[in-house]
Amino acid sequence: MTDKQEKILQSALTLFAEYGYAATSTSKVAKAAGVSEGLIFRHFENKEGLLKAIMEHGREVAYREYASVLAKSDPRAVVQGILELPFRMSAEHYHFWKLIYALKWQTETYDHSFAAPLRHALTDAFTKLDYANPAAEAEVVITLIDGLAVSVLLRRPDDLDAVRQSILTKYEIS
Amino acid sequence: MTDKQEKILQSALTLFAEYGYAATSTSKVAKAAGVSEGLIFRHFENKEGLLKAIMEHGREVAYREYASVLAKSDPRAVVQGILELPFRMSAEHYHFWKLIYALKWQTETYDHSFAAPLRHALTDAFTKLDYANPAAEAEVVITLIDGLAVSVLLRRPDDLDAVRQSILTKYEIS
Amino acid sequence: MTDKQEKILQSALTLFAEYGYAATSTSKVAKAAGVSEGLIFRHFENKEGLLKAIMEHGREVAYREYASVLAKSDPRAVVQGILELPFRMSAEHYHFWKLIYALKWQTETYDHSFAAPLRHALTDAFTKLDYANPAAEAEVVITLIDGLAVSVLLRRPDDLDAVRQSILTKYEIS
Amino acid sequence: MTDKQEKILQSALTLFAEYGYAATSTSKVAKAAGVSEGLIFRHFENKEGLLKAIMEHGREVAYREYASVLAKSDPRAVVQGILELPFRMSAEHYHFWKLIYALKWQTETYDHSFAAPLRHALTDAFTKLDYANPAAEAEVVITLIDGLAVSVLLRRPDDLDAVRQSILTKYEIS
DNA sequence: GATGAATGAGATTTCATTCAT
DNA sequence: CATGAATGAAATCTCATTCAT
Repeated sequence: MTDKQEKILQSALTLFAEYGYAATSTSKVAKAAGVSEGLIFRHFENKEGLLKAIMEHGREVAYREYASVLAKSDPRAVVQGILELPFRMSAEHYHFWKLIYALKWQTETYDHSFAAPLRHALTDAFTKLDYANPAAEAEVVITLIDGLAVSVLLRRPDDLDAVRQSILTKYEIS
Repeated sequence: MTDKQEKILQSALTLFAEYGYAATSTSKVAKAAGVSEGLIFRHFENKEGLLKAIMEHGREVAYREYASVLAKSDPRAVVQGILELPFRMSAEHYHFWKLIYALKWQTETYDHSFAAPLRHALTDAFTKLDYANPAAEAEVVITLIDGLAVSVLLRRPDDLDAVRQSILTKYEIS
Repeated sequence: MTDKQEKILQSALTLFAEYGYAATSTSKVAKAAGVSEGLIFRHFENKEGLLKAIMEHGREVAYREYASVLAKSDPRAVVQGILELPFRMSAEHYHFWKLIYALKWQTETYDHSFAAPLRHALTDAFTKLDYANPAAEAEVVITLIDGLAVSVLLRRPDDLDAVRQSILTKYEIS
Repeated sequence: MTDKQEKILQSALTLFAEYGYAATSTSKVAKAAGVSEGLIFRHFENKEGLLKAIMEHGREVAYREYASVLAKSDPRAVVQGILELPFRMSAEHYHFWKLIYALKWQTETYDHSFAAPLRHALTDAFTKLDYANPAAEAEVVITLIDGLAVSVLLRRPDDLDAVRQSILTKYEIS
């Protein structure tokens, strides 16, 4: 992975997240990366290949972030950790998550790969916590995460902390 | 509003929702509508004008749908009605809502106009129900709605009804 | 078939024949035709579509030219008529035949469609003339035609008429 | 001439012959030769330089092949030897001759260098054999050779041997 | 109101060639 | 000698938009 290759990946991520994949031209990516347009295609074959490379890299980053949360033994801590993921999202990963959520709405088939490990851990946790329908409850948390993504990444309401408190209370955590 | 005009609007809505606004060419819209490409521009001036017309029309439909829910006097009924909106979405409006949610992620500035009446009614309702922080609670419900949109429009999990039950229970409704 | 469409076809034929299909850019075709580059793709879909349209049109012209020769009842006249085809090629069709012969060498699979009617008529004629192996003799004449195409279209030797005489003599015609 | 240099030459020859010079990119040549793209330019300066090197090498091979035929004293043997050249073409030289014949149709000016020694020998032979117009008769044989190239290199008819017989008979050989 | 030919700008992609290592 | 990153120009193709009919 050369310097310029990384620069392309970074610029593409930012622009794709900001303006959408289809609305971002490879020429804009090249300009933002300070690179000739041809280089994009030499390294990534395709505009789509560029997107795939971004996702691949992002998936690794995301899974690494999940790891610490999913490793906890206390099921309450797992639920709390997952519910707090959107709030703890670092500025560094902001663009990546924005892109993930934007793409959800634009690809033919829904990509379950990002939510799958979370759903699995949640079902486990709710089983241990004796919830009546652990799978459904896991689904509700995933739904909350999806909604929180809109809040944190797009809507940015004044009182985000009160939102967190209210949600955690519903799960009798803190 | 002529016949062909409606056909254009309908085809554009479907295609924009399915593939995204930027990724849908006016020529595809024309072909899908069975209409010459020029006609789109005679009726809507712009590709953007076409989008605006869709949104205008959709906003009316949405507000009409909201009306019956917001009119209720019982604050519990209001909260329940709003939370159930995503589940009651008709097939007819499916594409419209998919487009709304997809566009959220693609426009510079977040469009609050669709959520505003709901947020307002929710704050009212939670005030009447003596919640400690009605504005924050309203925000949580909006967040849930956003998450439910992903479930209903994209993810389509097996057990949607259990999800609804679980959510309503958290608000001590039903 | 609009005016500009014909102009594109004509310019493309000339340039493809002169410089080769691969070495001729669509932009050069557009410039030669006095037309915007986009129009080529609107009318012919592809660069390859443009080539196909040329061939289609050319095939019709060629078959029309064959018709008068193949219609003769005297088998000797048929053989003579076919052998003389290369010599009677009008300036109008010069580019087309040059393109046909150039493409022979560049496409994966040999296109028999231009020679087939001639081969058929020749086999018939040589059968009537009691040749020992009419099919092989037809093949020889086709071979001669292919060689003559090089002479007439590319090499242009001084004494073309003597070449014709010598060849006709070998078939005891004239 | 290093190993890699020969590999480049060989790969370029094959690809140029198969797909045409213009339609073959240097990158494809490099890939086929298992060599870096830069190396082509270090050894051959240009894409055109690469083509020239191929032709240079091929011309030597061709002239060596001609030599044994042209050296014969019996004029009948010379004519027969030349007419049989296309049939005796080894698999090794197949691509080279395909390239030669393909290029004929793509270069501005016809390259007489490959046919010249043959034409000369033929004129000599037909003079000795008291043909009325030896130059024209040589031209006819060259024409036959050009046609036979199409047969042998492209069309590959079933009964090539019958074709050879029929042609030799016309010159009262065998 | 409606068509469809036409355009010009720009998007994606390819390619011959250079150069630092 | 050899690699492979990098470039800039050009090639193919798409697209929003205009306009004569």
